[in-house]
Amino acid sequence: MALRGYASVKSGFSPARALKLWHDVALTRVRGGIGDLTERQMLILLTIYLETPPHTVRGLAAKLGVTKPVITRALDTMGAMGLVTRKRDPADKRNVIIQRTVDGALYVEALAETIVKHADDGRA
Amino acid sequence: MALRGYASVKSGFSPARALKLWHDVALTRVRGGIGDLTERQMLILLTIYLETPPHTVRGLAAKLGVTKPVITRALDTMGAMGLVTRKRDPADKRNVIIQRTVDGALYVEALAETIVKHADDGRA
DNA sequence: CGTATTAATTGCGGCTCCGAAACAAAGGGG
DNA sequence: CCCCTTTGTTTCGGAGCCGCAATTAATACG
Repeated sequence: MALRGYASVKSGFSPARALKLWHDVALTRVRGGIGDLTERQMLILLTIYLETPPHTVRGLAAKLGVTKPVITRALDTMGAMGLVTRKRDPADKRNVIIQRTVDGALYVEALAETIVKHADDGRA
Repeated sequence: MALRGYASVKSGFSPARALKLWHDVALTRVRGGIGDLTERQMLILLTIYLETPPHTVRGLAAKLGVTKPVITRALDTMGAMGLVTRKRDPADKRNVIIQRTVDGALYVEALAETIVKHADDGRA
């Protein structure tokens, strides 16, 4: 089979191609000076934009396995960048609801495009 | 045909799946406490392990679009982690040759496995 | 009511990173 | 041999993130 067990299994994604994808996307982001977000912050942002609302500080902290201050400060930073917004829950004013923004959606969409584009590279 | 333009084109990689992949990998790394490397550092490490040697500080800085101190410091950090090694070029002692290590190879390999594993998730 | 519990934020000390510039070491040319 | 260029490192000042612990605000409950 000469395929070494990859490329024909499920995803057609060999380790070598996976690493090249990671490298290419990182290169695009670093060269573009878009690398402002920590891996944690990126994780938080993606969770907000991928999973179904509502999102709270407590919920995100538990789901991602980090402490609450990490979430709070990440929201500060990303809020200043315009990527997310905070709102107090009217029902229970202790809770903070994290909301998406247009700029945040654009940011996430741009990341997705970068990934897809490089995932196609070197493909037939 | 009902595939919405994706999934059958080149990579079978829709934007949604690309984002989920990024999210899942980041989650694995953050939860595992392996998120020690900056995006820049990760880029440097992958370049060292993917592109053909020899690698120099100057070469990496030019290729990745960052300043030389960034490379020097990243090598300090990753050197302390045992992921790379430095050696002076015997031919031209101004140059520093960056070399791979067993631990570095294992680290990169583990990342590749994580990516491939999550790329397969949700796949048929 | 008054106290305990829960949610989120903030203060503090420590660590790392960054960019620009200064610095040391090595090579090349006249 | 001296000077200029190249390579990499270090210094300096500034900024950000982290974890832990204390704090503020709101709710639940006896």
